[in-house]
Amino acid sequence: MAKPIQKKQDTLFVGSLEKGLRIMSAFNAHRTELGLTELAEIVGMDKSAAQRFTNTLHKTGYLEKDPESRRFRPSLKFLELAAAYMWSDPFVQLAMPKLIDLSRDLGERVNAARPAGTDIIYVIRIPTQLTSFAAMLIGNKVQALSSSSGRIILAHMGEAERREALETWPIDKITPRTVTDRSQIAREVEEAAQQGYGIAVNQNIINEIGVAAPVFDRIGNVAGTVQCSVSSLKWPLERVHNEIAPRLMEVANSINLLR
Amino acid sequence: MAKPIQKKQDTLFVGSLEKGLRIMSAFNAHRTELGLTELAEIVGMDKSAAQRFTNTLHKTGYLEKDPESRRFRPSLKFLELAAAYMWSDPFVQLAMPKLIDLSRDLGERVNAARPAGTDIIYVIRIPTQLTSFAAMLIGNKVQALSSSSGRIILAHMGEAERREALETWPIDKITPRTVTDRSQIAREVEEAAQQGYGIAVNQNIINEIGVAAPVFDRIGNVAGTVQCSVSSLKWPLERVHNEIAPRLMEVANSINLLR
DNA sequence: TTTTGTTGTATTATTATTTAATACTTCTTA
DNA sequence: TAAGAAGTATTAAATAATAATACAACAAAA
Repeated sequence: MAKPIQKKQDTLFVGSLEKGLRIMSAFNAHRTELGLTELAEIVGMDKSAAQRFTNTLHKTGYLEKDPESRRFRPSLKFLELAAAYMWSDPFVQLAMPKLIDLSRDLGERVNAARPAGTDIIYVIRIPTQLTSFAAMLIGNKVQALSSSSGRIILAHMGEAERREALETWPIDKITPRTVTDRSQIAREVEEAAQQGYGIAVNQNIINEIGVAAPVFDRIGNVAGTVQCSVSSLKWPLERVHNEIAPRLMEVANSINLLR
Repeated sequence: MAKPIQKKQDTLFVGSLEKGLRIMSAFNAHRTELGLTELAEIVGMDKSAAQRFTNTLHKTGYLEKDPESRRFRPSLKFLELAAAYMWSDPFVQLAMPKLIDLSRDLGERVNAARPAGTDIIYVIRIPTQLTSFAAMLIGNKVQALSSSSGRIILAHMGEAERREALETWPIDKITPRTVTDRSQIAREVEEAAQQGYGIAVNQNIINEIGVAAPVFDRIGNVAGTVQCSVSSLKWPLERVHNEIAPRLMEVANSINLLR
């Protein structure tokens, strides 16, 4: 406790910045508003440190502070950073107009996602139907193994990498129907590989079917996915395969990431 | 140059964090990818400093680095921060489902925005039609005086504050039709005050009409707006007033920010 | 109301961490 | 092929961050 576990023997590493970022990323779906002591515990700092970093983030406008409760929450500057990301991502730029068209054609929720470690992160969402708030959020993470996008991403990995992922990546049970049997998921991925698109039924929301087609970068990796989420009450699986999947593939293929 | 202009005689202020944030916010619509030297110039640091901060941001995963060009760009972590903001903002949570419904009813682009200094920032976008990329972006800023949202926000300010805003807030000419005459904008704001909603025609995109209705917080300030953007080629101004504005007001009024 | 505990704020001596100068390497382009 | 620009690595110096502690404000309980 007295000694830091291991020094970052890197003179180019600014520890203070990393700690500040840790404070920022302490906020999430379940931690929307945090007090000083609470925050200190979460990020593993003493109160003094948390105090200095929250103070700095507040002064610079990244954290709002409720004068009553003296608790902190993210400010709109968090969103400005998101816009900066969007401008920098060619996949987002290319996919956006095509997804809007697709959404109009299908009348269903259409999304784009990108791989991020063991998760996928949604980068575009075109909500047309009411669903959970999480399902409308840009920047939302979902575990890869339980999502249509994740499954088609795995399907295009190298053999070793895929095995590794199938064996070690996390699978939390999100709905009662979330598949946690890894060999079952392996079969789903295999099927995705053959079909050319991924499917996930009841994995994150019950009565929801997700379909995802891959977009490749110039070296043949899956750079992202074009995805559609529909209600299984409205869409029998048959029709999803016949009507939605081909459209998604078409759109995905039309997105060429030159660089 | 040798001496910093004024020291931050605040022992609770962590300068290193602030500098790191400056690097992050150097990225925007026009600066999507930056090299070390370039970045150093933009944020006003020497190369050494920029080197240490970019290195830290890279190691912590906030900046991607192209191994070829050695240039930096924002990573998906920027988007995760956005999701954290969304969860923390009750206005977003309440408005989201209502805007989706509204979007389906109108079949037009519906948005929500929040005031941010002399700008407004879009926090929700439901794109249904193709437009400029910027008009689909969450986190995008628009100068208040040229937007329907900004105008209805001004309309509900105190007298002194409004005058100040009308006299000093920036007005860049975005389109050839952007109104830069401040007394003209004052009239638009006056009209917004009487109607209960703001209008902006051709201000940010030509052939675009924006309409915005206010959502109030518990102390009567405009916490945000519910907004709709339509093509003036499709919607005569008359119909915007008669058909869209009332629907927006209705939705805005149904959003009650308890806290 | 008083007491007790919890959370947030302010101050300061100590020193670890950041800093900026400089030299080195790699890449670009003329 | 050479010159210039951009990125990388190293280091000595001291600034700026640290963490301990005391103080204040608030909330809950007696």
